Amino acid sequence: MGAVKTKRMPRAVREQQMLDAAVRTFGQRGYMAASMDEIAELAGVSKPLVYLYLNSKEDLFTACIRREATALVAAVRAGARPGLPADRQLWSGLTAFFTHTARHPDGWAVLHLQARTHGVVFAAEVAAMRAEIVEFVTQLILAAARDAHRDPDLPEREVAGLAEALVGAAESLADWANTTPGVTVRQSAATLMNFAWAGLGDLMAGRRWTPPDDEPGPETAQSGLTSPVT
Amino acid sequence: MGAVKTKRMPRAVREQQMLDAAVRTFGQRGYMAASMDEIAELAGVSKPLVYLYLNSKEDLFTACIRREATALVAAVRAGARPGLPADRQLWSGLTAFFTHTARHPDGWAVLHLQARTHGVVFAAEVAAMRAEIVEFVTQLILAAARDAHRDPDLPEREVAGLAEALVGAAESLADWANTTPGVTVRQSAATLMNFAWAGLGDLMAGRRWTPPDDEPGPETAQSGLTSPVT
Amino acid sequence: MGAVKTKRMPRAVREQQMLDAAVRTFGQRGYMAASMDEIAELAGVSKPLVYLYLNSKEDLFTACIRREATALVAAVRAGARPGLPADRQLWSGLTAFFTHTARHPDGWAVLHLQARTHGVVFAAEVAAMRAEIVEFVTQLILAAARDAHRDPDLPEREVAGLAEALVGAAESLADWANTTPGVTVRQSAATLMNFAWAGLGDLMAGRRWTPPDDEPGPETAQSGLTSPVT
Amino acid sequence: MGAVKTKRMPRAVREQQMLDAAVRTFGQRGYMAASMDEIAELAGVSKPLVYLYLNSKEDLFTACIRREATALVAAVRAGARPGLPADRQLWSGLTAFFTHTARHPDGWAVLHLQARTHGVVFAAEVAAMRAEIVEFVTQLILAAARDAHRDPDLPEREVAGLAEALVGAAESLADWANTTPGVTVRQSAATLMNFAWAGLGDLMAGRRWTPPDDEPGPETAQSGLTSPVT
DNA sequence: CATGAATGAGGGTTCATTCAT
DNA sequence: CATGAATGAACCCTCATTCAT
Repeated sequence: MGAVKTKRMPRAVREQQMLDAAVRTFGQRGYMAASMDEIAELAGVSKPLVYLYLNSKEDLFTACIRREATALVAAVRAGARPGLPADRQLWSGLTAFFTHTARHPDGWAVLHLQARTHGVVFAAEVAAMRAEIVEFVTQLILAAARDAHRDPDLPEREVAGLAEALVGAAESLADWANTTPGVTVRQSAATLMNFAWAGLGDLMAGRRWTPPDDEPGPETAQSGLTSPVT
Repeated sequence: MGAVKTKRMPRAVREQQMLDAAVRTFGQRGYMAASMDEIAELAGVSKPLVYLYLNSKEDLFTACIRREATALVAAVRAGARPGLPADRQLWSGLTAFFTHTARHPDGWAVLHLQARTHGVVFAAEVAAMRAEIVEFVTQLILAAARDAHRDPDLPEREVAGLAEALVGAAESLADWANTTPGVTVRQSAATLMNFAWAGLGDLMAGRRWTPPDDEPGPETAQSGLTSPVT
Repeated sequence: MGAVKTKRMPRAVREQQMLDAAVRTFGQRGYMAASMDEIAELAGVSKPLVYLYLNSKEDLFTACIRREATALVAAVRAGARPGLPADRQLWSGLTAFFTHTARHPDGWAVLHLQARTHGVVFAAEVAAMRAEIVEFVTQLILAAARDAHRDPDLPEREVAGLAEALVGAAESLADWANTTPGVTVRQSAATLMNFAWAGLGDLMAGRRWTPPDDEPGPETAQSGLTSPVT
Repeated sequence: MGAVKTKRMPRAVREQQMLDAAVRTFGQRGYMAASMDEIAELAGVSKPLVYLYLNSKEDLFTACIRREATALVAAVRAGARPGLPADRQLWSGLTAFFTHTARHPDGWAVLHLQARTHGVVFAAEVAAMRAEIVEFVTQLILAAARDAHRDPDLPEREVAGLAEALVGAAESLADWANTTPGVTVRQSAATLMNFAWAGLGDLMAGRRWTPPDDEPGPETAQSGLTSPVT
């Protein structure tokens, strides 16, 4: 198994092969369970060559994270074209996101599962990428508010929290779609848009769901599903 | 550190001590980095006894997952009392969830981070628990629809997706709250309720955000935040 | 080969076996060329046990140095009994030294060759032992001066230099005796006594060999072998 | 750093550059810790060329030993000019020896430390050179005896031992001088001459320090510093 | 049951050494 | 000859796991 053993390739090519193998192995086995032996074999090279090019397991993992993070951000940015209205941009950004994570499940596992579980150094690496996406979504939300000519009193802090929640929900859905068979990209994106867009609209309109007092006891709460809307 | 070394305890108690130590070690060090030596020492027990009671590292980890999963589900179920209206049930269920994950960060790390990153066997174990919670939320959504006397055309698949998204968002928020200092349980729950409830209400009212055709091309869509309502 | 594989020995015994094997291997192969595998096999144990008891190759080497250094100093001290006159004490100290180094050639190689060639940490370890012996010899020289009622103007600094030279010569002779077949302990000791004792006496009497001017050119120097004596 | 990269040099020159780099690296890092990569880089040469010219690490090391040994012997021989009386010849030989070792510390480290600590093959190489120097010193001692017209009963074996001791002491002093700052060549040579010359003179005059019987027991020996003379 | 003794198996890392270009 | 690509063979170290007492 593994790539066909072709000899004497230029360094750049070999490095990509190694990163391919590493992402796959790290994504499936996990960072610690992945052995450099397995990665080297899967890449069709000897272990010393992996070390010659990528120095150490940590560096190799970091290189994987960087490559996958860059690719993911690029995919999302390429998906959401700036000319469109905000909701359409969000839609196509989500579509691109789900498409990319579905096409690169190991890369996504490396970013979302492995990198966050094995040391702050790696976690920081993905946190940087995530922050970029969150910022992107934040701008989208603000743009949507401008589009709707409604900018009542949404403090920047709250917008950031909403973007966090949206991104978090998207990440969870990506995991779910990757694990559950038969879920299409459009379904995931549509679910999330439906789930989130109205909530955003309500918030911007100043309508909120008010939590009850802390330990309410038996009271006749009459809040229904339609209550926040009206 | 570690439990005080007391002799001759009944097996059930000893096992709980071991699981306590294991959950803590697995949660903090990670599955692979946790050593049986450390767990045994933290439990105040000799290593052979750990093997006598729990067979292997894998079995020990599985036992940890099962115990923590059961506890989490129980906490959520206990939180949401059946008599209340659906949104209040969801609110108290979320509150219970965030409270539990905040009080048992190592258990939560075991379930949400470690179990999903180290082999399908463990992942399946948490998937079962998660399915239980998702089903619980699904029933809540359906009950909410009944409460509102509006059950137009919500296909089961879509409800499942919504429940997934809600649970996923809750999980993300739990992680975020566990990592970010100064975030209270009420804040997390309120953020999520605000974010989600309106979307759910809109969906049940038949209002949805309609995705564009697949490769949209340059079209002059002027949908703003209110557009999905129309 | 190696020790007969006896199982379940108390730790102290096993440790000595390991140190025996380590001293032998380090002495013959050298620190870097010695492999932990070989040492473990020679000791009749598995490699992990060596690590369990002695932590690392460095620690193992340090333990070897300490054990051999302590043994050597003890042997020399035991040899030179305090009641005798200084020259006799020196004689028996030298005899003990040569006897010990001849009986433990690997230990001597560890101390004199390996420890000095592989890192300052190890070198410092033997330097401490050597300083102890040099101090011992220094005291012997001073005692000899007292015995002979001649304490003219021998500055402490010079005595230290002489002790250094004497110890250095003894070390070299030990190497030589270990490498050249047919050299007895008595021969080595006698050679060194004859070589050194008169020089010491002359120095204490204030007689020195005076070096010529720096670049003398062709001059009729008439210093013979007897000149310093007179 | 390293030699300036100049192209197309004759083989002999290239080889010397490699040997220079090798001696320096071996002397500072030690035989095993020195890597062929480092040597090649320091020599300003590609690694395959090193192998083309010098075959292997072992051969390269042997070549270093031979070159440095030859240079050292030549320096000593050149120092001691045959016309002078024996003590002056010894003096100038020692001076040359200390001068050379001080000027080529890496070469000296290779000969005296590295070659003796890494396998019998290398040790034999330096042993041959050392034998040459010892023989040279032996001849000097015999010449001195002739000069003094006193050749009583000096057995060849004993002369050899004396030469060994003298050379060994010189070697120790060279190490000491190389490690201790502020020690001049003249000081080293003077120390050794003072230390040794009287002993030699006494021996040639037939005066020796007589060792006691093997297991002496409690006897009232009152030998002081002057006793061997009597 | 608790303890100390003990190990098989494997993981990360390095290095001398060799070809093809 | 110089260079970059490539590797076989170790080496140090660790850990889950098991017995004998």
